[in-house]
Amino acid sequence: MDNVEILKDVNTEKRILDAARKVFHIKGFTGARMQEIADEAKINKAMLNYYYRSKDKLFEAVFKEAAQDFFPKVFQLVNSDLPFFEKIEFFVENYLTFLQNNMCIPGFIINELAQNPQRLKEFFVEAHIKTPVKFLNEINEAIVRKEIISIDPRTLVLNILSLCIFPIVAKPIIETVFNLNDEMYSRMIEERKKQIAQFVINAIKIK
Amino acid sequence: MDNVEILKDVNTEKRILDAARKVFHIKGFTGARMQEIADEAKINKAMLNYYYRSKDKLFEAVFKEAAQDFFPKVFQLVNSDLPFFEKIEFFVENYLTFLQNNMCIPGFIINELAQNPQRLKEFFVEAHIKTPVKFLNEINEAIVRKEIISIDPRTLVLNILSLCIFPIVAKPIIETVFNLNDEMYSRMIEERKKQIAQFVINAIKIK
DNA sequence: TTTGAAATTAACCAATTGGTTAGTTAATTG
DNA sequence: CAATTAACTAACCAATTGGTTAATTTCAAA
Repeated sequence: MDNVEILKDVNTEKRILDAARKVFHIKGFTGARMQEIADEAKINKAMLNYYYRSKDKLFEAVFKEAAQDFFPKVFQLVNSDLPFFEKIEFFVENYLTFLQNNMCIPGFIINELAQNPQRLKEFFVEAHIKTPVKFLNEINEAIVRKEIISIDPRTLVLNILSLCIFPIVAKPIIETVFNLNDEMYSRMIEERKKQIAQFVINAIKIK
Repeated sequence: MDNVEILKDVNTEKRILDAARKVFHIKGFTGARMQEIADEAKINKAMLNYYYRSKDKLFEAVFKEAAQDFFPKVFQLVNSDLPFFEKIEFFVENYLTFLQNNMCIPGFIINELAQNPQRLKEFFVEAHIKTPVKFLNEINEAIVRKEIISIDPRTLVLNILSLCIFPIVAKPIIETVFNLNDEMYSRMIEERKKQIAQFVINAIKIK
């Protein structure tokens, strides 16, 4: 039994979702073609509608899955039981590792939300996702303890996320501006796992 | 002569470009429709091809214009003749103001480059844009003077850009996560003009 | 006023799009 | 084994897409 045969045996519904993920993540909703997804899955195009009814429904499945990866990961990491500065280090290290393995997801989500911002609010409601109040409180407590300077907790969270996510979504820009090839870019992201946490801690720590 | 008549008098080619900019910036290349651009410009669809030959050519014009705004602005601001820390403050303040007035551009450029990374390299060549060596050198000099900690100049530049640009492209995410309306979001961006520079300087300054 | 090029329009076209359908095969079950 | 259902396919379809074209209007120069 060769590789193709093995693939043929796999659950068709999953094969479609895998193919749809690949195509939608790269091309976005409007850029993706049902035929291309079918080709990628190596099945008849009618199967897409058979299992998912419509392009919209299939996209919805892919988007939810991506959002389910992207957002809960933040909250999960941020809820680790660690001292304040170690938590920042832990978060940056692990979120960046997650992003390294899911390079397309941030750009995909950002772009699709630009077309339909409402989508995220609906997702947050049905996935029971809320503002990370606990971590925001921990920041406030660190301020009270005079471990860190006075700063709007949301600003700090946004800064950390910016430093993690932007270099991922702006990969083509970074490679061009700084004249990096893919390997040099990867090494840079790898180094940022330590750098970003240090940068942030320097910015807020009271010595 | 009423308003519509005045608009009718305006150069058709410019009217088309204005409409194309509006539509492409929001919907992207694949999402934009020639008919929608024609409607927006209030002219016959055939005029688009009459003046710009094809959707690709029209898009090219819009993209170049956006890139021409987005990148040279960085280099222009970074070449201001100011002491090191003041330059960071000046840059953040002015680049964020530019982004406030061009909210769509970063997302537009990032998304289109994800589809076709090659495009930016070609643009950099023909627009004679190069790595901002002068500013990278100034960072190195500040390190030597022991004004700031030792840091890869490219890392510092990337961090500043991340802190400025990400909150713009991730507007829908931020509004949802932190439960902000448009007005609260705008106020937050306004406050970041001071915050970001201070955050960065704290992170690198040797006291 | 005539004339000829430029600007504009409505109608049209071929290709592509997402989606359907009628019919076939494979699997399940009673 | 028969029969019912589920999985699958090829062919097709209506709508939309970017783009063309032939005819008309506008307008400045001769």
